[in-house]
Amino acid sequence: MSPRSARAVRGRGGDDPAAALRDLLVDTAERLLAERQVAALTTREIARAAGVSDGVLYNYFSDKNELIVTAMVRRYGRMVARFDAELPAPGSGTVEDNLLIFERRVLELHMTGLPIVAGLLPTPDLLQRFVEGVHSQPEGPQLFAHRIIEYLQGEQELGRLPAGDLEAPTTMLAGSAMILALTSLMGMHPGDPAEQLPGVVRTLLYGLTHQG
Amino acid sequence: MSPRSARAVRGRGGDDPAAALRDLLVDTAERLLAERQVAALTTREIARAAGVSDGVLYNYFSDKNELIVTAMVRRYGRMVARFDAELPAPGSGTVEDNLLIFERRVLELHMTGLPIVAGLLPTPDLLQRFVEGVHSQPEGPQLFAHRIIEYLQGEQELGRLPAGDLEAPTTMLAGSAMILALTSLMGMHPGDPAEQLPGVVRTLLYGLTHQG
Amino acid sequence: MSPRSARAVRGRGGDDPAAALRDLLVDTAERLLAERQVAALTTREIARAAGVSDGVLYNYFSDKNELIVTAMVRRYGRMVARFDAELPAPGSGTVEDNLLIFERRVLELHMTGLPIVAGLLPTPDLLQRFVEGVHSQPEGPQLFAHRIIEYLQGEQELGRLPAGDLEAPTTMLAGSAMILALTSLMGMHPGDPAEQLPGVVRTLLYGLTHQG
Amino acid sequence: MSPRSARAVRGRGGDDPAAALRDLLVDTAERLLAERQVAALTTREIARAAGVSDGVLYNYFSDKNELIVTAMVRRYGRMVARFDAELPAPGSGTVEDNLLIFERRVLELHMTGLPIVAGLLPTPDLLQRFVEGVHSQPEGPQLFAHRIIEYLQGEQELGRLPAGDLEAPTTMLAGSAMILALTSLMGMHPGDPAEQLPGVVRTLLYGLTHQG
DNA sequence: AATGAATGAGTCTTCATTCAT
DNA sequence: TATGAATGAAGACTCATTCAT
Repeated sequence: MSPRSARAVRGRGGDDPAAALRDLLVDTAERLLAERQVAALTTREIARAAGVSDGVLYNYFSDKNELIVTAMVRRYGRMVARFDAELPAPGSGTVEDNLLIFERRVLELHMTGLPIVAGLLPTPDLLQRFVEGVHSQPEGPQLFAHRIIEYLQGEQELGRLPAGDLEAPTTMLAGSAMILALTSLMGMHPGDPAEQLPGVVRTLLYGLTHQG
Repeated sequence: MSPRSARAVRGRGGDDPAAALRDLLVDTAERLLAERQVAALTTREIARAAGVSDGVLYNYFSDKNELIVTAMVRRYGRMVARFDAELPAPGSGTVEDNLLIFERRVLELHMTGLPIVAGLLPTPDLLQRFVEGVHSQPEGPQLFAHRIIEYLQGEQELGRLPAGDLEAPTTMLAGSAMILALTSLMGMHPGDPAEQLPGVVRTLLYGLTHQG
Repeated sequence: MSPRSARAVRGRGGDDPAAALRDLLVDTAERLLAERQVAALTTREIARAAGVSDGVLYNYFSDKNELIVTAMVRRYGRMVARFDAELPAPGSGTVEDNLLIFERRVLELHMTGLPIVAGLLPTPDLLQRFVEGVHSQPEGPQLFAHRIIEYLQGEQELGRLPAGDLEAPTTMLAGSAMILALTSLMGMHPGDPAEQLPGVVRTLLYGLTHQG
Repeated sequence: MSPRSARAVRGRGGDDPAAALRDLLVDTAERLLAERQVAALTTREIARAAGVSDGVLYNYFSDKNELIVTAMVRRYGRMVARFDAELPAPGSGTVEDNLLIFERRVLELHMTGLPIVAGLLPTPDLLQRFVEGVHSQPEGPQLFAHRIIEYLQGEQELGRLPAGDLEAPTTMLAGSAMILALTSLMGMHPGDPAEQLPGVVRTLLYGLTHQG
């Protein structure tokens, strides 16, 4: 006589109904996190939305925060995967166009990711657990930075970019997109934050001291 | 004739004991905000820390959030004032050194400011009030961006920098410092975040396509 | 499988422990309402008196007022039921005796009902909810008036009373009992308020202009 | 050197500035009581409305309730005085018309007085103090009943009404007006509560057994 | 005697967590 | 093991009353 599974996961066909319920909770929390903010998310709300009872979550997570963090890490993974798809390869198109594509992707990433990370900063405990969770993922927390570096390295090897340190330009690309995302999220500038991206890429390529 | 003043501000010698208590509350909130995070701050805690009774805050603020926002705006003002002091003038030293000084200052600013702003993002109501509060300050929320632009303009006029759009470089300087601050705050990189700044400044000046 | 039930209702043998607790709360509130007055009734007091925890009431009622109103409507229902039992039928006894019985019943009703309604008047919100609650009961808020009218109609049809409008006499019967109840409740007259009822009934039947 | 008087009563020219301030407080409370309900009246509100400081009231009243009761008693006196003006004299007009005038006055009285008394019932302490206060007024709490009795006695002496007990008819007149006022205040009947008064007066005069 | 800011007990309500079933 | 009602410790806020000035 196997233990009974929650109504909500019955018929889900997985071999492991317990894992299915755990997953259901994480999925639900992730979905709600996309709408609401961390602080405005109650355990009851998650349980209701998942169609399970208030108490189950404590069978799979030590407390609310563990569920939340798990959901956030999964969300982060999803965002990064989306970022990762169909990035330009070194040698294709022009470097400028390619960097612009990267910039757009990073901006998108930050527009959705920043509110999540921000929601974490106020709760050091959550933040730490999140960082740990992200670190335990393949390629760790800075996959997107790695991708930029890989691309730039590729171009260097092809000779389309001169040799040189790549950390700084990566920081600049990522940072520019991030500050544009932040000020946009804060309602501090009116238009489309992507408008500035071409200027950023051009400046990055040619520098302030270029002749126009 | 005058009503009694709170124990906590008695003997403080200010001419205006009421303003003194208001100030005490804001100071206390500001101090606690530097330690704890906004969500983990209760009215009682503030009152206790200030050495006054639970209810006083409502004599000076319409609600808890008004006190919090006031404290945050003051904190922001303090940070900006520190940033604003003794910035390099166009024409002095070298452009590269000057920009590095700017970058260091922006990094400092973000290291303390980011947690504040981040703590606000999850609470749209607070965030809006904060932005309004900051906007009502002289030069508004982007003083530091203005200072960078002013400096760059100055150098352009002196001929030490070629003419050209200044929005992109400002975004890049500010953004680079911000992302370094953020990853540092999140414990995502080990060393001193300022280490990367010279590389950033150099790249900004000469571009990726420079000959090294 | 079923969640635990509150200590206070454990072992109460009802099939529906949830309904039992809800009932317990309403009963308790009703009882306290009979002693204390509505304004002097706190959620904690109700919880303590019911032997349950502070927060349960919010599992069954949207807020404090909903519980209070529910208790009041139940109390009203109980009073009305008591009033409704064994009223004299048209044709039985004498009209005068029958009306006196009605009057006594209405007086009793008002002696307990008036403080309730009065406690509601100062709180328009509560009052409105109470009126709505009462209206949703069978025969609505003026059952007792209906009973008087029905009786009088019966006597008219039997020819023991002449035809004529019945609103005014009903108002007079109900109103006399009410003002006697009120002045008695206010401690404004010493004796038994029921003493005046025979005179009231006689005057109603024969009028001021009768020949004694 | 006489003690200083409150700003608000300075220049009021009374010989006794202290009494003037006491009066001002009572007047203000009375005025606010006409708008708001007892429960929704704070000491601060009264003080603000009176233009005096929060604390003065404790120089003239033992606590908030004493002020409130004093104001209510005064309000009661005022209502009664209004009722008392230009009542029909025995022998004038017709008895029926005169009683109708009385009824209208009583109804008016209850329409404004009932909410006050009702606001008192929930607070036994207040209620008792109010009753005591009213009893200490000339003719006590039932002046309006006395006036009805006096009138009816007058008509009896003039032979326009037969001899007989007058308590019952007075109760009926007062009670009918009261219940009409109450149901009207509770929003339980739509039209003008005065519409029923002629029927009441007629029934009172001729009785239910009259021949129509 | 008047002022009015300070006091702090008390209010309703929320919600993470527990636990009898 | 899932259920979901019960728990109770907070939380923000109000307001009659006090009391230094």
